[in-house]
Amino acid sequence: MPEGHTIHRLARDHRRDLEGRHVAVTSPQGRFDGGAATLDGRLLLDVDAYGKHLFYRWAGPGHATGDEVDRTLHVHLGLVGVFRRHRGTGPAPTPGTRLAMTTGAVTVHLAGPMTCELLDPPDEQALRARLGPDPLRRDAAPEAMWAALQRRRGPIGGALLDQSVVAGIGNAYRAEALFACAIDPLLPARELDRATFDRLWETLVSMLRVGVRTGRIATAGPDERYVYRRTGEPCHRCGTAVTGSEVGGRTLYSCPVCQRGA
DNA sequence: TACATATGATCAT
DNA sequence: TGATCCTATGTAA
Repeated sequence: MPEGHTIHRLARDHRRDLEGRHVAVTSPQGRFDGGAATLDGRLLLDVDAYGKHLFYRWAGPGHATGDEVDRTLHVHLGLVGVFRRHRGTGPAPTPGTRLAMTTGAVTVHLAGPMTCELLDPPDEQALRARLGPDPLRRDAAPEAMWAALQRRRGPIGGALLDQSVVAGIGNAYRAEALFACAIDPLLPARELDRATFDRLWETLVSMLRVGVRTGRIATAGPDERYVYRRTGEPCHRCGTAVTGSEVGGRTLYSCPVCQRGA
């Protein structure tokens, strides 16, 4: 279930469970043996979420209290990646477990990530520089998203999935936010007016914050969504059947009446 | 047992 | 645009 809310929630949990501790790191599956060996036993300085990316920053080997970041573990869950949290040392990891981190009190297992790699600080900075503003971050600059939309060719529905435009939005939040703001997904991104953009940004901020708090994407009531994966079902607002179409290479769900072009 | 599916992204053509 | 990778789960055969 990985959109930005999931990632920020994981960062919060892993800060609580792992940050400031010396962590035993292994790769049960074997595909991250080298990285795990490098990090094993090191002090975890901090955990940060940016869009759909997780960054774990580690002190150099042998540093008990240092605050100089030596290496960064970069994790991106992709479509199917998942973290599981266990008390103590946890059960035997599933066969696909790429990464296991444990303090003895808490253990986390990571399976199926798109990315699990070590970065040097400059690589991490380069990666972050490619991302648009993350509505969940205090330092988010909505102006950067506005500017990106002005330069953009193509529909707003595609732009919302581009992580260099805005970071952390996936297929579910794009559909829900566009519906909530009554925006036609096919509207050219550069034709979005400023007032509507401001509402869209605020909608993304509030929807993602609810997601972090609840751990799920439920925008229209408990366990209920406006349009996402509701093809053929009635629109909550007008009763028209929700449609699914291909925008930006993924299925875009929308109400053809509530979100019709002006 | 096999296959379809999933809230993602990249690389090749 | 299409193929591909990653893993777990649910349904069909």
